[in-house]
Amino acid sequence: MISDKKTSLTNKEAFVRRITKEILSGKWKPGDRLPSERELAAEMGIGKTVVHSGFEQLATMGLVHIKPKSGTFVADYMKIGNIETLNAIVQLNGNELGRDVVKAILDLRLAIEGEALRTLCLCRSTENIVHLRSITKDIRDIADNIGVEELAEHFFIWHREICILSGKSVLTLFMNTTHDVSIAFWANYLRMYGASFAIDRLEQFTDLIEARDGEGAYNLLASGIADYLARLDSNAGS
Amino acid sequence: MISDKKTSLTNKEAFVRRITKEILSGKWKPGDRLPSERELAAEMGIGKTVVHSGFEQLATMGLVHIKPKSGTFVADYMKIGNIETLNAIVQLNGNELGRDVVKAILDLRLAIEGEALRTLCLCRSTENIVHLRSITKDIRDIADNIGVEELAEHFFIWHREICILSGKSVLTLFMNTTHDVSIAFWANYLRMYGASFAIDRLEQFTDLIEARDGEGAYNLLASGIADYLARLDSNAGS
DNA sequence: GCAACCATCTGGTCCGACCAGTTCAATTTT
DNA sequence: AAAATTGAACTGGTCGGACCAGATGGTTGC
Repeated sequence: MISDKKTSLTNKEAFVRRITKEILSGKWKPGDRLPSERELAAEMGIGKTVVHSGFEQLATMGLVHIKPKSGTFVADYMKIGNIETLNAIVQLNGNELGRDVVKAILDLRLAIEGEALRTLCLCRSTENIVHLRSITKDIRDIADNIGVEELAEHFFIWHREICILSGKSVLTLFMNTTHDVSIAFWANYLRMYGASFAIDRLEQFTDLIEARDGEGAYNLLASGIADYLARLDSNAGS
Repeated sequence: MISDKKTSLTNKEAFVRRITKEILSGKWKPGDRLPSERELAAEMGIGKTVVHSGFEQLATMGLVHIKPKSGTFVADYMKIGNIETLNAIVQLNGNELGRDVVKAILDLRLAIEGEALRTLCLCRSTENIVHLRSITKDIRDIADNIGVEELAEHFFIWHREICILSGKSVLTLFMNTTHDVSIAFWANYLRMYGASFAIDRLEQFTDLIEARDGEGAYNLLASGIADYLARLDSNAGS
């Protein structure tokens, strides 16, 4: 479920990756007009249909803006883009996440999960607590025997469980769309803090939810995020 | 900016609308296997490429799941879909929003804007307050002379401004992706409460931000949403 | 100097052919 | 009779070339 290695790229995938890389690397800047579909198709030796389909995909990611009968332009993706843009950045850069991207992910987690925590604290049942303690124990049992990427997947699932239990399905929806980006974050986090520390925090969250302390749970999340960002900045300065 | 009337549909648009309608109406249920691309193409008298492109679009909306070389299946869109799914529902149903969709939008607004309000209360400048009062006055000045749809656009922009001023750009990103869905909501809200009441609330928000009362601003948002949902339910029962 | 014009370029749509992986029933082997 | 093998008939994925209509920008005619 985790590995999704692509050994051979299709022409369309190759095209999308190339343009994405060129835009994010700064070769093309927001407002620039990209070469025409025919031009790019001829240059890469592929069909115009493929280029067109690729541009459509880039447009849904918010990286480009298609102006019919006129041209395709690089969008101001940091302003008008959506979460797909973040996913694209992560998929391209792998584990080398820029500070801005990490900050964006954490801002989002605080908003979505913070609200989920507040809601869950208001409506949590005894079964919810038992369930959370159970999956936390599962993670602790296997933490030493699996890789950091797989462990990151479990942390993602744990936090998504908070959204599911809160009953606000739209929060879960959003968590799903941040999957790729979240995995990359958790992998970084686990490498920095270690698995034991991270799992302890899961138990602290559960305690606060059991005590129906919404503010406390929110503050634990917020302070953890602030601490992580501070460490990131101090490491960058070293 | 608001009107986006399509007088003539392309084959692809017609196909996407048809399948979307059939899925949301319940003709196809999650897990069902849809007819093959060739079958649908022949039935509608269009090219297979068009059907394929349409399925790709439906897949990005989270409505279907494409299993290569095997078939296209209806996705459990309420669980694995994303915000595009909500937009699709709104575009199909127009102003006739189901209760579940409205609830989802409001859950989302509370999470995103609630966080933006808290953040803004911590970092607001005097200029921010002046700016908010200025655009609020602008809305009040023109409220009586424009239609409810256009007014809804202004309310959307006002609330997006909260995200922008908070400095957390990812929240603005998410607000952008909810544009269509938000406009539909505000139009409903304004018809229910009237413009005057809604604009008064904008001023109350500004007062609380000026007082750096993050909890108060959050509670104003939350109570407003709860009240709206309660009115919605009581109307449904009449 | 200005307005009308038109060749050219753009993205949008569409088709029919081909590719490669999946599926499953008929066939062969054990 | 049961299990393994095969292979034909599907599936979605790719592709290039054709055509459309709107945008563009230089040229022509006034």
